[in-house]
Amino acid sequence: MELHEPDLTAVPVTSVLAALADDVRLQIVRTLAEGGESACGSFDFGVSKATRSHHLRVLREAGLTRTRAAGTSRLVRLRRDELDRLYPGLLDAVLGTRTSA
Amino acid sequence: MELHEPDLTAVPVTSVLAALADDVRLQIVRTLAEGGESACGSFDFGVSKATRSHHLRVLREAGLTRTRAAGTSRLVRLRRDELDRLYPGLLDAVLGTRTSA
DNA sequence: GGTGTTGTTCGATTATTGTCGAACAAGGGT
DNA sequence: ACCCTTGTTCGACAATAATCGAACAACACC
Repeated sequence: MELHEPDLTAVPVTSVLAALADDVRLQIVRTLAEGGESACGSFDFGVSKATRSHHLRVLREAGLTRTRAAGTSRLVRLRRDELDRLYPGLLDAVLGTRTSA
Repeated sequence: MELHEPDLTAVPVTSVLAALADDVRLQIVRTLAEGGESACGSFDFGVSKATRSHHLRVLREAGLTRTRAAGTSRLVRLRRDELDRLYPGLLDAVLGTRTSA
């Protein structure tokens, strides 16, 4: 299985923003920012596992997360350092906000 | 004509991000950030005026811009202060990047 | 080998969004 | 009054994207 984790500098800004511009994905990112590495299954935000898998793929392909296998699970983590380096202040600005206002 | 310029705190973060997650709109925002108040017609990024009008509406309704009439033109400006107050670092992070990499 | 758990992939469906031309509205000249 | 410029609005259409269930793959464990 190829993980397709792009070089962040090769991802258009608009793709990064689009990846963040969705409620489910933003909640995933929020969870990762607070809780660190988490299993895919731990993100239960009222969508099916197919949909969840889809959102995790969008995040990964936008360069926001990295994924590694761990037994039958997969652990996902935020690429915080890289993101902060390339877009300083972005994550802080986006995450420092209430869930949906 | 009602301008529909919402209170920024009433706009979901995802809507702000979605408004920025488009090439044409990002170019408009970039232009406004550098050039200050500009007429709608000055944004010629290869789309029809109908499309341009649409994008300016999206930006306005996401709370990113304000518009005022000036004769037959309309002048648009970034709501920079408010944006920087509510999402400190967001605009800097997003705009401090090459056009599309 | 069989069973259960965890994810991914494959259509299919639906909703959203970008795009355009054409029609319309509001102003400013002359 | 007439015309030109500047924008907006109205369908319509095409492209994207979100969502789901079902089928599949990989692994662990008994």
